[in-house]
Amino acid sequence: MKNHEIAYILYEIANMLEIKGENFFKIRAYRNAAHEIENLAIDIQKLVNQNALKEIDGVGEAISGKIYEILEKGTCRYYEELKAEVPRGLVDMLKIPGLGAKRIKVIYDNLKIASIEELEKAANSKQLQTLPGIGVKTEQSIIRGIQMIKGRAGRYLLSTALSIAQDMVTRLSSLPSVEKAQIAGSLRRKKEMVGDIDLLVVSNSHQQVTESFLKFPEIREVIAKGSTKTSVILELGIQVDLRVVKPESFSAALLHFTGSKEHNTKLRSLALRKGLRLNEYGIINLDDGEIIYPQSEKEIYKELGMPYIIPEIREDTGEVEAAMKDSLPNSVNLKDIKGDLHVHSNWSDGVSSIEEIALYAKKLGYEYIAITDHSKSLKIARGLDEEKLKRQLELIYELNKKIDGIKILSGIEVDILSNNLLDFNDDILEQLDVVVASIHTGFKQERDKITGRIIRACENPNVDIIAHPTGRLLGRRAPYDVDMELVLQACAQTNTILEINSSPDRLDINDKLARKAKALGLKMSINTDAHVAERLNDIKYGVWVARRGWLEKDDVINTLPFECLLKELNSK
DNA sequence: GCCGTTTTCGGCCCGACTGTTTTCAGTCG
Repeated sequence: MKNHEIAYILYEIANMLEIKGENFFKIRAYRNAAHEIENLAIDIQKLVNQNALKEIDGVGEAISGKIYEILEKGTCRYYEELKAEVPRGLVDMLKIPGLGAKRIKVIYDNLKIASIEELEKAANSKQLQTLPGIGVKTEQSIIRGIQMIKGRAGRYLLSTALSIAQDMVTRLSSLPSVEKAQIAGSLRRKKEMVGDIDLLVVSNSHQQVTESFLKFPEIREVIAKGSTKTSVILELGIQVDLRVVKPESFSAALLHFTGSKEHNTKLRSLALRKGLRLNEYGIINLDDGEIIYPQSEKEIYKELGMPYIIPEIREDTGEVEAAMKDSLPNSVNLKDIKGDLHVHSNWSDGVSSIEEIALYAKKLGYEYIAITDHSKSLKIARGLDEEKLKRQLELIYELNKKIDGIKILSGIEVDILSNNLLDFNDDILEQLDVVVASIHTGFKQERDKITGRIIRACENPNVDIIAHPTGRLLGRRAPYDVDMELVLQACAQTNTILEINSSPDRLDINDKLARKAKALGLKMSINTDAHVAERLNDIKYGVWVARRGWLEKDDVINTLPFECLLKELNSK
């Protein structure tokens, strides 16, 4: 039983208790415990073996008992009893935006509606508006909510949301009544997919700002409009929340709207213990009622007794505790990156010539760049055969003599074939500076088979890096069925580097795996997999993944200067 | 249900907006 499976059961218990109308704090206790377990760095079974379950924050007598039971039997009695009592459909209904546990219960108690389908029918036939506390508008909002989850709209690539948000920030900033406009929310935390765009605006005249904002042509629908907060849906379907605050509240508001909710909650309970109330306007001293308007987020953290925490790790996965012990990671930065080790040229399916790529990399301030075109079996990408690769090596040799200020490394993205073998023999691979190995075929194979293919590749002494290890495409293709725990172990044993692929629709490995890999002492390489020179700029997405994964400069090999990098690559 | 550098009992983050209400509950982030 894995951590996330236990967390799931605890979340489900919380959901069912909520529908039953149980004590709010009891519900929260289950959610807290689930969140902690979900983000545990180690296998929960290990804690059980050490009899240390209760050392997990939020796990006490009752919940630890249930965890023991779940580990032993796969489930627990309390969970089964709740499932028998609360229809599954009611829990599903919690996913409908605008509809919560209280109203779900009213609907169920009065009309015995226990599925989203029945709910939609009842709403369309105007039955819901007859119930206490539900009127025409709520009924309409339930219909909209159901349509929204059916359309699966709601998650957007970071890159997509970021460009929309940046454009809006530019236009908001140019309004005369606006002092400052900034991106907040999960977008500022650089989550790989975001559900909405949070924008924070500093102004003394919120009404003017709101009026101008609502005239933006891409707005399809206004969901909420108050004196400080406006929510809209754009034509693209993405929701934008605009919050307007006065200048003195900017820093408190930025912290509040950057979140995450869990991070904020933890900070506020901490504040309370110090006799302070933290909200989006400032810090209030509960003794004398005096309000402090902090000048920066850093000042707020300082007030709470800890150093600044970067937005990327504000997820309540241990960052507050680490900050209080002054053991936060010294997070890797974009400027630490000295080269890119996975790039395609026009020799295979890329667009730019090797020279163009090298010059572009030089312009970015890189020390080195690796050319890693596809290997021969990947026909669709015009993969290189031995002969063509040999000619490419000669060209790279010539270009290195011709171009100053950047080193071009020879390389290949060698296919891990369906039959376990690599697409080139070792006598070819050992001639190259960088060998990146990856899977492009046989995605549907069974777990053991795919995992075995990757582990076999790790065991090859010529393979330096495993590229896009899980093969996922965000929002389009699930990862292939691979046991990443075993892959991480294999990398650790064979001194193989894992890639953090920076392509915005890959981000593979993700932040959580990166953090696990670091815990095992693995090295990672942040690469773009660019197919045109300009896309070398995508490296920032990979750096954000690394930062979210608590990585430091030393965890990332392409922060090394050229000579050290070569030594590292040759050390396997 | 959990927790304690005031506490083993009595707290538990905070505020905005909407809709259905005659003063507030539900939902959200």
